[in-house]
Amino acid sequence: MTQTSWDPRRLTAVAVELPEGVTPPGTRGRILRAALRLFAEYGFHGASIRDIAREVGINSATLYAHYPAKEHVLAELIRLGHEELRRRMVEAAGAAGDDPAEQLAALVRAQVLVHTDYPLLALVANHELHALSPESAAPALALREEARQLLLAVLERGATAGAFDVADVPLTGIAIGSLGMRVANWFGPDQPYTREQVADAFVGFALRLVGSPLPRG
Amino acid sequence: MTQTSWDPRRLTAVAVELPEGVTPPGTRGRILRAALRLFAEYGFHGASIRDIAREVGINSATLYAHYPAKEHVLAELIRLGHEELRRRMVEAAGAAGDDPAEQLAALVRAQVLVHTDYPLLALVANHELHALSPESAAPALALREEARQLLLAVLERGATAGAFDVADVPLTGIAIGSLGMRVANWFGPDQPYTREQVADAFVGFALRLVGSPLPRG
DNA sequence: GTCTATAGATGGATAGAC
DNA sequence: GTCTATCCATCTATAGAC
Repeated sequence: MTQTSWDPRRLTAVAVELPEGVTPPGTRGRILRAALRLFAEYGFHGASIRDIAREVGINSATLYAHYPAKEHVLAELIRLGHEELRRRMVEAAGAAGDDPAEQLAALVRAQVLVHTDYPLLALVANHELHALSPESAAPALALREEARQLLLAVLERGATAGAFDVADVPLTGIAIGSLGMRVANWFGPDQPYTREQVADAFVGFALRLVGSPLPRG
Repeated sequence: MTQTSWDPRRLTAVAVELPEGVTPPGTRGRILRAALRLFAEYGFHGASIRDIAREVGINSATLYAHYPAKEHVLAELIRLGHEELRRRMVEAAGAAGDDPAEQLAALVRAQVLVHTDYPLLALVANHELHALSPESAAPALALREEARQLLLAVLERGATAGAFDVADVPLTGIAIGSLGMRVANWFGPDQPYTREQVADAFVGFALRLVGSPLPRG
């Protein structure tokens, strides 16, 4: 059966990974990974300080030697997630050529692969942002806005150049963004697609959305 | 500025509405609406029994004369949301003709309009399902699966009939479903589109996704 | 940095009067 | 059905020893 049904619970069978290089070393990193898994499965308010500490194997009081408050742990996770998204999309935009279709493909591929590579982080970054104070959420929102502008700029360019047939640029941007964002909710080891297959398919979807003939036949 | 930026907090300026006919009368209905607003904004674990009671204007103990536990309030909301989705999609499928493109358009329009008409309910139904026990979540999941099968059946029919150019039916179904599902996250009074404009646009997106020539031009 | 112990607040839920 | 009062578990966070 080729089902790809929705899971009532959030993903659990997914490796708890954080982007390389940016993960803090030592106990701080272990706290971050434990919190990532628990926040993804139960939500910020559904996972307690004691739950996180138990998962790390330390006392709950020890956690406060690394983070001043529970909210700071969530804030760092959400910031990391958005930084990785922005980083990859900027990189993709820079590596792509001048063709709007090629640029759009690169951006969509980057967005999808961030969600397949770090589904738990994407879940938390997208679903638990409301648990942060406006000040704590601001950095992530700024990064998200940058990524959004990258996509909108490509859509605008392609539309004015005649490469795209787009009736409404902002709405098309929302649609393309929505496609990639939900990948984190269903991508995992229990479904038959590889990360590259999903990326290829979603690039094709995005190109069809903008009315662009497929570049590879 | 025609921005449609993302909101850090979940929607608040949206009328708290439940589908007609199915909403319980009296205090029970008021509890349901209060819980809907609070669960949508703060999440199930982020809103307390006392918060809900305060919003209704009753004592927190009174709530237990109407619901045996906090989880039952959430379970009823999520069930209502999924029932409305299933009801509208079945209705749309029945009213549409035999043409696969027409059927797909009807299903997508129905899905989008459920999310524009009851964005808070859709948010809670999609984001807080993990807070329910498997038994409490089962009815909603069954309804969701029915709605999903309606969409997949149309995609299959259109693909085999040659009306659609679809490389991967399940993945295309996920993509179309993702489009409509996220409408609840951004649709509201602070953006320039009407519900009909969004529905029309997303129907167009879906038809492009399946490689179908637009029926109206 | 890590622990034990605990403060102080808040959580879901119940007892019983009216 | 609604209230007051309360039980008891759990929560975030802190104090202070090692």
